[in-house]
This record gives sequence, structure tokens and C-alpha cells, in this order.
Amino acid sequence: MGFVNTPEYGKGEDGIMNTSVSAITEKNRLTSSDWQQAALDALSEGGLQNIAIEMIAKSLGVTKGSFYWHFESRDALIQAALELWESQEQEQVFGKLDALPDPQARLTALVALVAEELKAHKIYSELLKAIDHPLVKPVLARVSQRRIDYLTASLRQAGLPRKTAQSRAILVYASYVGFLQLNLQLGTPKLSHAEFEQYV
Amino acid sequence: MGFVNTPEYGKGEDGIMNTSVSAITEKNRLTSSDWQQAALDALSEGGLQNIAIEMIAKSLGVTKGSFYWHFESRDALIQAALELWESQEQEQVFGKLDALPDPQARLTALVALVAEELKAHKIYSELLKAIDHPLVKPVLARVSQRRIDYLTASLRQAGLPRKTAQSRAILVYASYVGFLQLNLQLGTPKLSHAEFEQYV
DNA sequence: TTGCCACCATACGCTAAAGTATTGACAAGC
DNA sequence: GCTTGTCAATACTTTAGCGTATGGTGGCAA
Repeated sequence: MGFVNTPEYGKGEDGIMNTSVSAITEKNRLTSSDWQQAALDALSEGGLQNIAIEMIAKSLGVTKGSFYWHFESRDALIQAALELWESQEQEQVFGKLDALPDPQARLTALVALVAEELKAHKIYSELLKAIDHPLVKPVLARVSQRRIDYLTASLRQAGLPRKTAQSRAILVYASYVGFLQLNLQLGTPKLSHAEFEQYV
Repeated sequence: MGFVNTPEYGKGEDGIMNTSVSAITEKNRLTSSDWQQAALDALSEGGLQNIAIEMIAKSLGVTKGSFYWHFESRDALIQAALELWESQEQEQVFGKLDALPDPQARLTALVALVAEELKAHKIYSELLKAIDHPLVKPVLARVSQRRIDYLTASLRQAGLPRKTAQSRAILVYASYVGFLQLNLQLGTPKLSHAEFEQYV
């Protein structure tokens, strides 16, 4: 019930041809993956409510007649997009970090990830805002937990005792989430991540 | 006030009668303040999009015919509710803290505020999620900045040098915001605020 | 009593967005 | 060349929610 279609402020307006990767397979015919990727693009720019099939269709150069061939419903698209995101983030973040053997270097690299890769953070931020949605919640819970666990493990490898590492990991991650909101949305901070590293 | 004969428009079944304060001034006639308070209640439980006038009207036992006498539009209600919230939070939070002369004690009390007063935090959290809304953004920016400034001042009074106090204040506040999301929405943490105080 | 005003109900219009039904186009295999 | 399967366009229905128009009622003042 009351979640789906509230005509809120979001409104991607007209096209805004995305700056995204958008391979879109060149030829006019689309695949469901294209829709998923487009949904993530829309999500990153306007939140969950911006995953509106007619808008996305427009940005893909088709109509929703196409959409309902590839997907059962909007929820199905959201679910598929979230799955895509989850797998993508797993290989991106963890793949990158696992390459580094030194735990100290890993932490530094992890912090560095906050600065770049803006889009991924936008998506995560928007998902946080939509955490009430039943499809979003479990995904976000998994991803967050995985990241915190990873942080904890890295801190332990860096020499911290178990309990301390756990608390520290949660604290650091909470800071990250907080910065995401304050930094990304408001212009609030000016706090560099140099500060951040001092706590590690 | 025909109590009986109104022909039971719309199944009034699943009301979710609010657990809120709701003084509602006893007599059936409402004031605009009642609407503002009800809007904040709705906000805290379902986000900005849950400020839906027909729903709130139902929870107040009237119809929207009443609403549009008190307010010009939904946006007007939102704005008024936000003003109410801003003034309320100012006297609540700062009023409480200013009573304490010792800056150290103030910080402890501030941290303690995170635990109790759940509803206020819910509202703040929901507003964070709706930060894209043009009416929300400036209010939230003001409130957040004010809190960070207050934190900074307290930290300075506690002996920290200027720059350090600023950075620390932002970091602490970001942590607070992060905890709000993780703690309130997911079941993630178990980190007590005892940890928190160690950083102060 | 009369009449006005504050507050509210009812009925309606309008729009955005989801979802459905039907038809069309085009490429590949038979 | 004909059929079939895949992808898409068009037109439609439905629902939620904002906003409007208008009329109703109870209390209070003159």
C-alpha cells in the first residue's frame, strides 16, 4: 500500500540523459539488464521513488510497453536492480580491497573509496533513505553487515583485540553513513578523511 | 455535528490509531496547531510522504474539508510543521543542556539524549531521508549546523583547541547521524554509548 | 430570534503513475 | 515466403492523493 506512487518532489523532469555507463547494447532492442542498470541510475539521482517505469522508459528511448515484457511489475524491477547492485558492489569493493595484502593499506584504501566512486555512494545513500521499503531493507542489512564484518576483520588483523575491533568498526561505519548524509546532501562538513585515519 | 447518521464513508477499519500525545483540545473543533502536531506524528512514523492530508484528517476524526480551512496547501502544512518542530527541538535540546553549567556534564547529557526521546530522533531521521525536499533542506541545515556549533563550543570549553574541536564535533555528529540510520532502522549495532564517550 | 462566522462534510475534478490488453514490427528458422 | 517468437507502441483502466466548490451546522453577538 502506501509507498509506491506518491507524487513527491523527486520528479526527474525531462530526459536528463544519464551520465552513466549505459552500454545499452547499441541496437534498439533492450535486455532486462539494461532496465536494471537504468533503474540504478534513476535511483542514484532521485531516490527509490524515481524508479518510475515511464520515466526510465523515456530515458531508454522506449515506452512502458517494453518494460512489461521484461518485468512483471515495478517491484520486480526494483528487486532485480537491487540484486544487480548487491553483486556489483561486492565485487567492486571487496574485489579491490582483497587485492591488497597489508591490512593497514586496506583500511587506507577503504577510506579512500569514500572520496571517489561517487555514484556508488549515492546509491547507497538513497537506499538508506528508502530503508523502510520491504525490498530494500534486507539487502541493505546484508550489505551493511558485510561491510562492518569486513571492517572488523581488518581491524583485528591490524592488531586490535576482538571487542575493541567490533566497536570500532561499527563506530567507523556509522561515521561513514553519517558523512554520507551530511556531506552529500548538505554542504556541511569540510572534514577531510585525514582526520578519519587517525582513528584507525 | 450529526454523530449518528453519516453513512459510513470508506471502511474505517485499519485505523492505526496513533499512540501519540495528541491533546487535540478535547472539543471536536481543531486548530492549525493540531494539524501541525499530527503532521509531525505522521512524519515520525512514515516519513514525509506520510504527511498525507486525507490520512491525517482521518486520524484526527475529520475530513480534508477541515484541512483546507486551516491551510492553503500540503506544502503550507509541511512548512508550518517544520517550524513547529524547529522551535520545539530548540527549546527541548538546548534548554535542557544549557541548564548544566559543566561542559563535561553537558556532553554526557547530550549523548544520553540519543537513547531516550525516541520520537524526536525518528523525526530527525525521517527529515534526513527527505532532505531533497526544498522545504526540508534549509530547516535541516540550520538545525544540524546549530547542533554542530553547540558541540564545537562545548568541546572547546572542555579544553580542546579550536580546529580539533571543530573536526571532532563534525565527526561525533556524523556518528550520531549514522547510528540513527543503522540503529533505528536496521537492528545492526549493539554498541553502547559508553564507547561514544571515550572519544570525548 | 436572527444572522453571521468559524469550522467541517460532501462531492467533484485533475494528475501522475501502475498495470492491462491489444496490436504491430522485424528477424530467424522452417 | 510463412510462421513464430521477441520486443515494443498505443490506448485503455485504475488508484491515490491534491486541490476546489459549495453547502451545512452550531455557537455567539446584536
